[in-house]
Amino acid sequence: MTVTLSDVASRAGVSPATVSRVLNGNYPVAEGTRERVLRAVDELDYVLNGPASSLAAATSDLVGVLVNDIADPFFGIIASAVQSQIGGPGGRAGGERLAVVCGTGGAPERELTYLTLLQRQRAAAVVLTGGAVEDPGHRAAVAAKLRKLGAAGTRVILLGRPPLPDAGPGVTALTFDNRAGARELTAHLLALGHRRIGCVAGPPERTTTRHRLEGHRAALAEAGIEDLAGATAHGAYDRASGYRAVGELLDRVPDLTAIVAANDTVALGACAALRERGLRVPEDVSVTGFDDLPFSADALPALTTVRLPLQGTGARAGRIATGRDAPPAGGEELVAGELVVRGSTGPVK
Amino acid sequence: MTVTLSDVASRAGVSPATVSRVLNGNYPVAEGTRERVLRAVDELDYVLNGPASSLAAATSDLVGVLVNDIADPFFGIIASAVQSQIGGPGGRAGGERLAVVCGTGGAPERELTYLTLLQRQRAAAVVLTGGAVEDPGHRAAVAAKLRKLGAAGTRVILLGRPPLPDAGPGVTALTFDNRAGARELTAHLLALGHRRIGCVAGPPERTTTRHRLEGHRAALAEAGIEDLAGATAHGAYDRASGYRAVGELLDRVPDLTAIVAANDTVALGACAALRERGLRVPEDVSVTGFDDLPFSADALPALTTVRLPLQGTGARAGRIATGRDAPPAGGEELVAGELVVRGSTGPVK
DNA sequence: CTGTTAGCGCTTTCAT
DNA sequence: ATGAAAGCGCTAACAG
Repeated sequence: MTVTLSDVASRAGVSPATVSRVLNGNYPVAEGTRERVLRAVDELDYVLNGPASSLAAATSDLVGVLVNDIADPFFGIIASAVQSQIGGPGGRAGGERLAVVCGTGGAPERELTYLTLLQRQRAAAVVLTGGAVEDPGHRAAVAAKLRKLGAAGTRVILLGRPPLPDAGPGVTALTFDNRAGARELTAHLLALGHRRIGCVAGPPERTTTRHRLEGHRAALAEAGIEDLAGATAHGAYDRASGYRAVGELLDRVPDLTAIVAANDTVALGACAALRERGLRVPEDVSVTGFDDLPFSADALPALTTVRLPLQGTGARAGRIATGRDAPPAGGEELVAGELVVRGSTGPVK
Repeated sequence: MTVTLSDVASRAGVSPATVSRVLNGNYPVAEGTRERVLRAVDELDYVLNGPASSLAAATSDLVGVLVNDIADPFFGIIASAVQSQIGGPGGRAGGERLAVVCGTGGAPERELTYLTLLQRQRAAAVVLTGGAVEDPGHRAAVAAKLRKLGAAGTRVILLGRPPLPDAGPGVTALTFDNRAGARELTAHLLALGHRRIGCVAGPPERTTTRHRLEGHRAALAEAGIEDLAGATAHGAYDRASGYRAVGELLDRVPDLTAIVAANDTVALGACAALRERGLRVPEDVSVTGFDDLPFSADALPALTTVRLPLQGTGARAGRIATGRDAPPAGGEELVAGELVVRGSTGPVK
């Protein structure tokens, strides 16, 4: 049979209630009693029953982290940072919270399903990462779900995704300044003399895509340059998409001198495609990424990109999730990226 | 207040038990009743209480995945694959299970702590990934823990880590053939004429490190070549370690013509260090990796490495974890890697 | 096929 | 500071 709280209690010669208090540590217990209980726990090799605690306390030690894809370092770094902060003291007995990482593959309905699953688990907090899908119906559904989660005591944090006012107050949003980053990147290319710039954007329906595209166009507009017709291609946030898009773009606008890619991964695919077509980077075509993932510095040429403080922001989210950090005033914080110029961009030929 | 099973029951005009049966789907219920219940669930916007179910059923739908570091693509890919198979949205067969990803940072005590936490949650399964630490005490402690987990009905799967006989039967081990992979890599270098080969190995206390090193030396021995004194340096499985180790190695053995690195990440660090010293890869020094992570193909030169079927093995582990796949006979399976020759290796000068 | 009846193991007022 | 007792919401025999 499994050892229960009462077993520990009788062994220690106290009541179950006292054992519970010792284990949860959030209630005064005489030092002597405490030690006796702890010893009994040890001797019996007792392990608290999580589900039972959660049922009685109406909350669990689980923190949900929704990501598009765990295998993508962008999300891996964030998830890792969140997790690094949700352990430690401050939790229930044992003091550690567990991260439930859910890969949605970017599918709206999975996002909703996972949110329900997390609601079912009475998660202590939920962190939604990555750009949101801009569909009014889905948006409303997510907002409704988040409202319920919030009402049930679950902390909700949006990371790298815009605020959702109708999800209720108490929802924290840590967003990246994608617009400003993209603007800087394009401005950098313009300063190098580029005028014929192609754009390999992400999936059209995502906020991240829209914002980066807006930043790009803003820079163009500021310089009084018209965006080339047919110079934008959309695709997934992956390498294959970058590879394919370069083909499309070059077919439509053969004399491009630069390409801004949706992110680093896409940029690498683009570079590979360019090389295969006999075009050198950056001598013939400059290429930019976004995010500054670790491999970007090792690519040859190393990518010019915008560094996003993924680790720091993830850690912040983790601390807010556990109540260790207060949410930003107004429930919203815009996190800036930083232009990192490396070898993949150069003066126009 | 929150909606409970009985609320749904009375609304549908049935007993709570019937509602439970409908929701769990593993018991015959008349179609008409079923529909009425489902409608009531919908109307009341009912969400099952996970902790309560888990308490009553003495098992949860949580699957723990222990990894060194979620941010490392090696583990991210595995975690992603495991998760894709344990149900949840997209997965079929009533199995909506959640992956609890735990980053241990490679620390033995964190491994134990997480195992206890998962035991507390009555996890349905636990997947331990990555090489094991070769400390007798820790090894015994993990075995004891796993025995308890197994006894409590938790399925235990070791992925990329050697079997642990004293963890009891019923523990499945899917191990990578690190030895054979490393042997092939070194044999490949030998065939290219290299004789002065340096080795940037991983942390000395891990099984992965030892096996890869053994494979390397086996190849050397087979060719009747003596391992150079001072030609092996140990370090973490990260880029910085590869970078640093090249310095050490070259100081001790300046005329190396090839370097076998602990893995791809380390290899990239090594390449960077080599380049900075004015040495070309592969003209002056050949370099090999291990794992074949996605970025390895994009590095320039692309890495010669051993491809490990991370995705496939992770998926396999996920299916075994949920009981969808039967464990291999004998509880053990050796997964082979595949030599992938690319640009980072070439004939000796 | 469906209802009844007991708990599952813990937390938490409320007393003392 | 500690104990007693009343659930938390669900599942699983066991009947019918």
